[in-house]
Amino acid sequence: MIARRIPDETIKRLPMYLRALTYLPDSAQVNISSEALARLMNTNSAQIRKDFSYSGALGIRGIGYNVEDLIKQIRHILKIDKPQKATLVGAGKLGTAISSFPGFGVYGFDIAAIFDNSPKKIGKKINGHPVQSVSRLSQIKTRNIKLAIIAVPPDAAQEIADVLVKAGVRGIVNLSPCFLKVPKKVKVFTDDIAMSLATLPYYL
Amino acid sequence: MIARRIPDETIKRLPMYLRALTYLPDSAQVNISSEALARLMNTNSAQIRKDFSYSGALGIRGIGYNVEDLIKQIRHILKIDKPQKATLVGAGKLGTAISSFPGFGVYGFDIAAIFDNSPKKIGKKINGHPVQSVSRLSQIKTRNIKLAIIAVPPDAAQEIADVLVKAGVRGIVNLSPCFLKVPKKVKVFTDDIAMSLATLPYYL
DNA sequence: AAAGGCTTGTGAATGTGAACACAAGCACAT
DNA sequence: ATGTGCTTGTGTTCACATTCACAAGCCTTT
Repeated sequence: MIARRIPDETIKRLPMYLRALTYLPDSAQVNISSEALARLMNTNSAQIRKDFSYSGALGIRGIGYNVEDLIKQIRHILKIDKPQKATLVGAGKLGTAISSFPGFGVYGFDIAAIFDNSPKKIGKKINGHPVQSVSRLSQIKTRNIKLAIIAVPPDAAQEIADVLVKAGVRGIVNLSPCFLKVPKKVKVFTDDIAMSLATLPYYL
Repeated sequence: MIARRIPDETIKRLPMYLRALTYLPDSAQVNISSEALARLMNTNSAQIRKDFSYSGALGIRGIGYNVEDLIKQIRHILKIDKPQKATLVGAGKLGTAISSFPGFGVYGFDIAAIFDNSPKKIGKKINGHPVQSVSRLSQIKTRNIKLAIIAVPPDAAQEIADVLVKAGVRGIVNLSPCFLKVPKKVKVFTDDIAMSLATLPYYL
């Protein structure tokens, strides 16, 4: 519970710990050592201990960490201990794939609204959520949605981002291969699959 | 052309530079200064100059960098100056979305084969490529495919990775939310969209 | 041919994160 | 109670990355 500043790199790893702990091979396991967790995640135990130490002393020497406590603590730090509403903009192939992504549950996310600009898609349901016209995007302001996923073509992404910001969105995952201009208070993660692929040949 | 060791962080950024330079607002632009490029990419010019300096002196003082030369040089360093063949495993929603992704062209990638295990999908074509049975995955060895994208459910991912490695694949982009065990010589990037989203609430 | 105005390239300084290695501490067995 | 064995927590060291700031250098103009 000590309020030390947690390094950005640690924050990036917390969701990974959460995932690993949630899907432990032995689901009945009560405790886990940093060493065992490291083996599961292909990391080293020192890093894990350092990362966990930022949130206070959670482990028990000689035993390890209590899995349940650890999960709770990580969720708390990431502020995902309460369900988070997010909106998805773009119901194309990628958007549809995203909306049915099983991973969101682990992190307590709830895709609360889906938008698209294609008349063909508006009104249809995708994974239980009705697709609405982007012209109605600003309504999310009244619904207190702070997170958004942008899955539209690159030339439309900036326009969408502007509307989202105006509607009070504070965090954006941008799946479009482009750079978004947003105010400093808004956090953007751009996630371009082609880009990961592009670095691989260098290491061959 | 000086063969200095290039930092990993710089390598990660090179594809971004490539993207920015390829889609420059003014497509007729011959030269660009580090300052102008920084504004486009929301970075700072010092970093750009440092990054470019690792590949030798490319710029002209007082003028900036020649866009065309820069693109060539970055492609050369990343070893994507010749088209790279890649295979996609998993023709579900995400796989289908990926295969039609426009971004790959910029980096000279060619999705040379698609595999899936669903009888419904095998034989059908996705974006011009026939979907083949995963049982035939090992054939990629004879086709000299060194890169792969894994877009299958998490419980099948490790198995696929094993086959890929055995078939000579050396670089993998893993879109499945799981940790893959591979030999050291194989490079894996795991790209979990939910994970980017999970770090956002912390910064709200 | 010299001056002026930009922009690069890069040492040096600073900041940040990873790895090491071991003392401290807990649980369990005796 | 005491000892043993295992694992945490962390001070320290080392490695890597970013930022600063300015001399060096090229082009254009006069």
